[in-house]
Amino acid sequence: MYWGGAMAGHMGQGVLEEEVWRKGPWTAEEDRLLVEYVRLHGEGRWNSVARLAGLKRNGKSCRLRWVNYLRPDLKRGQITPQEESIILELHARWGNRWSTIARSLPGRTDNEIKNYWRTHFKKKPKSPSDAAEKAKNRLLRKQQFHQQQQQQQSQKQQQHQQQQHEFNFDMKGIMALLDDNSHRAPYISQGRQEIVNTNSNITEEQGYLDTMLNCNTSPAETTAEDILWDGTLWNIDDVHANFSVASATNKTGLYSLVAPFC
DNA sequence: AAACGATCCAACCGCTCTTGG
DNA sequence: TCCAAGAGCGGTTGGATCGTT
Repeated sequence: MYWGGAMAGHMGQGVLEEEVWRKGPWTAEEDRLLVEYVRLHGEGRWNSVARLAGLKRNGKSCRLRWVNYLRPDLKRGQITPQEESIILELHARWGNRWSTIARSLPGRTDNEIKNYWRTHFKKKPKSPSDAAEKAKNRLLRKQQFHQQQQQQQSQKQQQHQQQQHEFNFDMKGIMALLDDNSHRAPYISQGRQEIVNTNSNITEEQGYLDTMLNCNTSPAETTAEDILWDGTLWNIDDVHANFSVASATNKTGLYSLVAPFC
């Protein structure tokens, strides 16, 4: 085995030497070693992977590299409007539970979603007009991007429609997930960092959907989300105003889904 | 063309949770 | 039951790139 020497050098118990782990950007060779190892032995036991593959990287670094970058099932490219809608909705539901959100977006990593959220929704805009303007511009750019893609893939139009269908199906699945007690999590409000009593008269689902729509919700339940949503582009009124320029998929994603609950 | 700010994204850090002995 | 190691998660950082002025 080519890693035998490295293995022997590390197998002794105790601290023979202070491990000096490599840090910083991964090289192509390191990637190759990691991919090769996982291909042969599978995921897991990351501290061993680091040693057995002959990498001077600690286990955490190896796992992170694999999960966020090397995994073959990763989906590359821009977050789609559909995915954005899902992220928004699930974040409203679960807060910063990125890994949980990521499970509803196959091929996307928690890190990716987290970065996307921080970039687009975390910061408070300087003013509401700025926010509206930026939202409009961003959505326009996105729309243009997707129009280009659709033109390039005109022959795949049917497939696109299939994707729309699948998206709607996904959303049904998500809503089903929300109904599933086994997946319930405490309703964590970012602003207050407190857990709302799940035994309150208003169910979590109702609270979630009400928050989504800014309707039929008492101030007590909306405070945290108001802080969050009022500070971003995604106050539902803004959504209504700005989505006149947004893609139809976004509209269906948000409105067709939640309208029946209002 | 240069400066500056915004955005993107890979990677690290510290903490918590899980699991096995 | 306790403890240590491994694994996973969320927060944060810093460099690269892009867009605007």
